[in-house]
Amino acid sequence: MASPAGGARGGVSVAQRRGGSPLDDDVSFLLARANALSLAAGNAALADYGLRVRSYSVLALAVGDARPSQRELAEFLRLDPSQVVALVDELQRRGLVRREADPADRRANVVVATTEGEACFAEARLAVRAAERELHAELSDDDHARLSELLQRLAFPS
Amino acid sequence: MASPAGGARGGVSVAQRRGGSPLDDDVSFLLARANALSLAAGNAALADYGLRVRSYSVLALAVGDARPSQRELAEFLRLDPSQVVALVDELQRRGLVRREADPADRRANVVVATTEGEACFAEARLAVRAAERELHAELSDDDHARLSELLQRLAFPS
DNA sequence: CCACATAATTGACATTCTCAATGGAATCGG
DNA sequence: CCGATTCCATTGAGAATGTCAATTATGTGG
Repeated sequence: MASPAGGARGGVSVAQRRGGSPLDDDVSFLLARANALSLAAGNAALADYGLRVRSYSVLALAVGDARPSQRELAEFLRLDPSQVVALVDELQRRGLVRREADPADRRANVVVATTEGEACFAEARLAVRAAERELHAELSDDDHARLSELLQRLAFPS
Repeated sequence: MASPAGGARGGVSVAQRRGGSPLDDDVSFLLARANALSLAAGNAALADYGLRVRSYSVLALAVGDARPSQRELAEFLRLDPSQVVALVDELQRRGLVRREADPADRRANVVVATTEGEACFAEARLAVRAAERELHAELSDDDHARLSELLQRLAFPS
């Protein structure tokens, strides 16, 4: 696959001869491509646990003491509230999270992981971390930290 | 909208109290969120030109002398070949690109921008760049260059 | 109490992702 | 040259995701 048939140019790929392509240093494009790779790897790693990146993210936030409402989950994960309904429905159906009425606001549901959900997440997390390490093998620890810091500023503009 | 009612905790958002959340320093998650923001801004900026980030990317690669085949476009943009068919169909219908038979491989179509396509891209590009600058206002030029370099390594692993 | 904003939910619809199958063309091994 | 295999573009189907409007119950401010 590294050397396609596509003869005329002697197997030189677009990526290699993208000299004047306007997408070259386009952060948006690089973001999209890196995200696509990351998403694919993540979903593959999570398949064994019956999770996808989406449901894993919800579960991750339900673990711990943040006790997010569905609206907060939607905002944090950049999802439409209606998508959160479906994700929580599914996780709840599987017994991994439960909805608790927010005592301070009876409109809101707080999403909390069950004991089983915490256990599932702990396992899944290992798989995700391993996949991520492999995907980021090119980056040193320093690079990784720098990237994380820069992305944080992009992902959570003040 | 910036200050939700969400009462009990005094307007403290999940993002602010995500102390122990396992997604905190998760590059994959940050990548997804930053990409979602970037995608939304890009599509908004391109709406005036009847383009979306997807079609804009294809057009960008069709401009210039790379002369990519559809398969190469798919690989570069991380799309399924069947998606490229639809994207090129649409751009071709609007007269922005054309398919040319690759003289070296009669199976392959090379996608090239028309004069009109080049003009449309030139305008659209300005809008995209402006939106991107605004979105990345938090980053200095150095930060931007560093981020670009790091993402390049993630997006195009060797 | 009233007018208005908000949280979760439902439903509809468009876009995107992923996969399998097909026809025409190239490549490789004999 | 021939057959087997691989590859490109295309079609079609089904799942996942994104976006939007409307509804119900609840909170907030006047």
